[in-house]
Amino acid sequence: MARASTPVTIVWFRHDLRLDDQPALAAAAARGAVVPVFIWAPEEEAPWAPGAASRWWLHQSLEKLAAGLAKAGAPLVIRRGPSLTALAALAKECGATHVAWNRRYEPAVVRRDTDIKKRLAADGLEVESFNGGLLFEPVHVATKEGRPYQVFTPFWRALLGRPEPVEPAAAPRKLRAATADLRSLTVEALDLLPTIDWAGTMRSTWNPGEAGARKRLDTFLESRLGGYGTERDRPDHEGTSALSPHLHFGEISPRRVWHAVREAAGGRPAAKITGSPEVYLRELGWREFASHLLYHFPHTSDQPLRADYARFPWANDPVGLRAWQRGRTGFPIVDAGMRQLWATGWMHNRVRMIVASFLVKDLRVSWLEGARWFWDTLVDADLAANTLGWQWAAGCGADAAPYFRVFNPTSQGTKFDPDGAYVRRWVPPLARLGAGDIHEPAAADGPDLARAGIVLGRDYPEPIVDHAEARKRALDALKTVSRSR
DNA sequence: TTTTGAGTTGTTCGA
DNA sequence: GTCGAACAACTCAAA
Repeated sequence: MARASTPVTIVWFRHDLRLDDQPALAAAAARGAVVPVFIWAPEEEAPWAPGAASRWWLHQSLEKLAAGLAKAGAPLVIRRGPSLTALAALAKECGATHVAWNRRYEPAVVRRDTDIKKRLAADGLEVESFNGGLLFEPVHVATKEGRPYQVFTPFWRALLGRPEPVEPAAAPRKLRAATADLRSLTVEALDLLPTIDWAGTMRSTWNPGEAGARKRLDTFLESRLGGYGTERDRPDHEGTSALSPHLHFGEISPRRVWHAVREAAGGRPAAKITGSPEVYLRELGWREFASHLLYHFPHTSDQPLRADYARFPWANDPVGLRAWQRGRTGFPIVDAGMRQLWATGWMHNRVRMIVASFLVKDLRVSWLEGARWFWDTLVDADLAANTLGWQWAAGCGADAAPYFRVFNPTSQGTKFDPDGAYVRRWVPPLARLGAGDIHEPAAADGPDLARAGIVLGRDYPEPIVDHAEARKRALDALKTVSRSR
């Protein structure tokens, strides 16, 4: 293939499926012609290759990205891995002089990318990588002693003490395509969609892609940011941004979100922002913290950060695990959450904590089992966030959560879903139960159950554990870990 | 090096 | 119904 007179840059799309504020794309467009490529190589991320829900999302998002790139003038090329082979072949075909991408921070990906960078450079290609996925990269945030933070609050203070993240850059108006005729797979050929179509509710819930992400953000800023501080805890309301899957796939940049929230809060520096907007910015801080932790403690996706938890006496309870996965524990708020997850690929954050606490404390099933289930079912499955969340819930992660913090699923339900609307929506058999009974149907009077058309054990399960006893067992088990230090 | 203050999201019990 | 205390001990981060 003849080399074009203008430099050609391959832009390797990964978790940055957007045109807006996309540093690798911007750099390539500024230099000359652009060959955008997506390479499907899940085996390179094993054992955390994208799960079923993530693949569904990816399919939609790739179609949107392909349309956006085609409209801008440079059609997306889709290939299969190995990534190195695909990139090297593509470079030859299109006469590329440069390869550019935005960095990812998962340990397996870092290893792979480092190797690819070296090998492509050895082939004579200029390789550049950018920060398109975080406000600040892990190597740039450290304690005064130069070590990675392991506690959120000082980490957050350190972020606020830095200059603001750079302002987001607009999408390039026009892209110049390479002259070469490049073959590409279709999105369908990647076979990302489930063979049985279980995604109906997902389709009606989500709008993957850059435009959908931007719309979510706008809606959130307009109608939810002001009340976020308290409303975010209400699974029966739409009080959260629901940006997590969009952020995970990079359909919107965290810098874009950060500065949009700042603007909506009056445009002051982040350190000066208080109230609900600060609470939301802090959540972006948690996203940063999760990446930071996984980057610096690369074993934690599979092993506890606190080494002494390696000998925690987890229960082998496939029946309990199955009941939890399918939303059949007999605890309505837990079951509602698990069924929302199954139907939509997403679960409200408050409920994630409740179901996680139930799995690891009431059932004493390992956090890794929970992490794996979430990994397969969440559309926002993100290795860093998933690891942080599960290790936090299990008490073996990067914070000093007191050992006695065991969520009571009934009181959490009455507190955060006071009318039972969330349970009614996701557990229809309980829909006719009154607010006073809906979070504890096993304690309801017989006539009330009969009026609601419920026979426990037939229409809805009896509780699979006695929470008070389970709590005692969990505390005893945790003391064992503590004493054995 | 040592010391000190502090650590996302809870529950229960008894006054 | 409301309120405060107890629930362990440990490790992190900074002084």
